[in-house]
Amino acid sequence: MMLQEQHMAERLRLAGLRPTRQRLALATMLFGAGDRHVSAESLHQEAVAARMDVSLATVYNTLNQFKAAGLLREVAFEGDRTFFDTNTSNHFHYFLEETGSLVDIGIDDLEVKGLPDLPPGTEIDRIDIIIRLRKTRA
Amino acid sequence: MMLQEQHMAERLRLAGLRPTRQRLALATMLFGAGDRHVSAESLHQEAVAARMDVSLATVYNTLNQFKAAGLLREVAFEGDRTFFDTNTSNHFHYFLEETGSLVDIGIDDLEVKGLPDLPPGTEIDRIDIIIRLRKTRA
DNA sequence: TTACATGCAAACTGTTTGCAAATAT
DNA sequence: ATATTTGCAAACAGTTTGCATGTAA
Repeated sequence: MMLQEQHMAERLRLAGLRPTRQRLALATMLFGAGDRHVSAESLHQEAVAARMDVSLATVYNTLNQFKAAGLLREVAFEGDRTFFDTNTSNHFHYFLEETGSLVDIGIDDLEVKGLPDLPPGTEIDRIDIIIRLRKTRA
Repeated sequence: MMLQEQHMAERLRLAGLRPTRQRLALATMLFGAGDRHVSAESLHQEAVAARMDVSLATVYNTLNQFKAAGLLREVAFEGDRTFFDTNTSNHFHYFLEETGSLVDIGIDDLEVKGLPDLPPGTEIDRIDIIIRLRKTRA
């Protein structure tokens, strides 16, 4: 077992998840490199392409378990597919309409001002911002 | 035919939509009072409760036609239901997690600052902001 | 009278689930 | 040894679509 996988196994164990072959493989794909935005379908295809044997149902279940464990965040999104983000810190997104892909915006860059009073008895859980970008038309 | 319905018929005609009985009924429910946030299911139930004869498929089709005509906006949203907003002007939303409902925030109240440079060749189509509120815990 | 809209049911897509076989501890 | 996880297929929810019937212009 590679060093990275040992680390990943530890991380899963800490999250209360048994480091099974499938979960290790998916976790390595997800968290091995930089921040990623995936759908269940796209991650499954990637796994299949890498000859890792994982069923689509397991990908769904795993993504939801990772989300419940706080390893992933679901991105608020209009449309038919659910996207998961490996960056769980407070940050926002560009959505490139042309390609249908998401790009992170660091929270340091962005500031929201002038929030009106919240309804009584409520507090902010989090703020989702999606800036939809289209191609500049000539 | 009531005055309001004549006005509604005109509005539909201007949008290139024939003012049929069903479309008039739905348009009146949607645009008759203040701003609203509906799902296909909720609007259909409302119509049924008001003894207006509309099929769920027609509600879906009508909502999509209204959206295409610019009479409605779809709200970016994580989850299984699609929400439509009768307020098509630039504005944002509170999402009350407790009740699953949306509340408008006027754009005048809110300001986004420090937007980093856009990827080249792109421009902002629009900005979706959802502020998720939870009940203050005691 | 002709093109468009509706309703129904069937199709479709993304997602979840029940259960038997496989695996981690 | 025991509880958990997996894969598959079937179930499911929300949404769209084909087609015969109804309706607006």
